Amino acid sequence: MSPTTIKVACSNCNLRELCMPIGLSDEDLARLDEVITSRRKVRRKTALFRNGEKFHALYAIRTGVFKTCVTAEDGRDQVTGFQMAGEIVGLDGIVNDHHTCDAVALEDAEVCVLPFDRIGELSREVGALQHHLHRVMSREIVREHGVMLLLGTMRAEERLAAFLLNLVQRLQARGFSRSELVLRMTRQEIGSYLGLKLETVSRTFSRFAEENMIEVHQRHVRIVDVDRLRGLLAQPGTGF
Amino acid sequence: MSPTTIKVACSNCNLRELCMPIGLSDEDLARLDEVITSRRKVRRKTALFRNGEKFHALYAIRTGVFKTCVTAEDGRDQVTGFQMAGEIVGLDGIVNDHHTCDAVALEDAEVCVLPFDRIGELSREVGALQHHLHRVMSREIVREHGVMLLLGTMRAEERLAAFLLNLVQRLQARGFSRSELVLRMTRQEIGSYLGLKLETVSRTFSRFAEENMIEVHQRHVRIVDVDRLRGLLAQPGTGF
DNA sequence: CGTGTCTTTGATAATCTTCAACACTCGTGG
DNA sequence: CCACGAGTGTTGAAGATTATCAAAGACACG
Repeated sequence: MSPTTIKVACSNCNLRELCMPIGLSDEDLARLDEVITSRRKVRRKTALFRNGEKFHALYAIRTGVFKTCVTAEDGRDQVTGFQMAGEIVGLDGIVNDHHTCDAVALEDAEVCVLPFDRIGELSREVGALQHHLHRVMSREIVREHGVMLLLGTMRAEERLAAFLLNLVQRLQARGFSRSELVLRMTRQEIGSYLGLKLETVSRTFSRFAEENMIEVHQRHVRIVDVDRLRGLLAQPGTGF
Repeated sequence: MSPTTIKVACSNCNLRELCMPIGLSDEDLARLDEVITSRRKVRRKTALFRNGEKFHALYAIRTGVFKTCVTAEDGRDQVTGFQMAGEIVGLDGIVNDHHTCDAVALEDAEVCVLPFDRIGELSREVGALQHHLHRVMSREIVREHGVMLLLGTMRAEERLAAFLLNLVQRLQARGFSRSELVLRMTRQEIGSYLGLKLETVSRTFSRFAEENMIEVHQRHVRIVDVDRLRGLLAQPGTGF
């Protein structure tokens, strides 16, 4: 629960390019190092923050995968995203000074704590940081537009194909294979994210495997035919 | 197309409370007035900006209602939101310096042009403005979480009820009736936003009317029984 | 080595979409 | 001023997709 106060350095972090603005001077990076002074470990299935908690900081993921989910009054919940190394969580908390969703680690994880008031101060002086922060938030808005398109217009097969392709793409950007991946989330969680029931997710996996587009062994997935998967998205259509 | 360069003043705008940070000093407001120097009229069915266009500015809506929509490669599109007076559009453009969605006026409209670089500069000096900008972006993220919950977990009746209740609530905040509203968008557009076909929207309207929860005359809607509408959302459930 | 969680698969049911026909509204031009 | 037509909205019947319910299998963890 309590942040581990370890001295760490952005200037020395191998995730810098994913996480932080490129083009910060050494001097600026040094100042950033003074703001980001603690990390926090989050154990599997525990929350980094929860709906209703006071907002203090953004979190940059160092290791591990998180899910964020919102909950309706009646208890239904919706996974709004899966986040991995280099990505930022906690942006939801800014508007009302309280978090409005849960961020839960899907495996043991570690995050850098970015105290928001201090980030704000520093970004007033470091233009590149200010713009970077704006871009991070804008990117999240654009990502969610994509999810809305998925939820609003796509069918089960398209949703799952889009999900898998998005995952491998992000993993590839982190140096992992572009054809093999290990799912850190359950079928239920995938389903929640994609607006499907877990049975539908499972069936769709099976169908993809049957048609030799992927191989599935539990949470291990190998993408055998990327092109056919992609083909499920861009209908060779007359343009609707 | 070309912005109308009229001298206008935020300090004198009746939308200030919706649109701009409360708690700006008179001095700060004066500086803001120097940044926001032009308005732009947008005629019904024309775009304020389009997917792919270079990003220059955010826009604060003065009058009229807009829709924003994203388009997939295959031509399917998804309305991502309806925006009205006091709300900000264009945040999607920050991340890649290009817009990724269309903003189209549903009726003749007018917006204030907020040149983004100048807003950035000013917000470096005016802390309240900086924080306000962050809040605006965070609010949009949280709003989209709500839409994802709607698209991912709700059925047609719940979606439409949520949509209507959200609309009247925002209209009420702008001084309009809390029971009567005029829809500026077609059934098709409502359907796109809610992830439904226009026929389903129409049928659901009819069902609500049949059960005396609302009265519908074309785009005119009167909410007769708010409580029953709300009841459609919060299932009196066991709260699993 | 059992227990609980997660996953798969089948049969049935509910919801929404699709296709089709017709009604209504509003603006335009004869 | 009226008629016409395009766009919009309503409604019905049939069909498709996904959800629900149920049962059994696989795996992971203690």
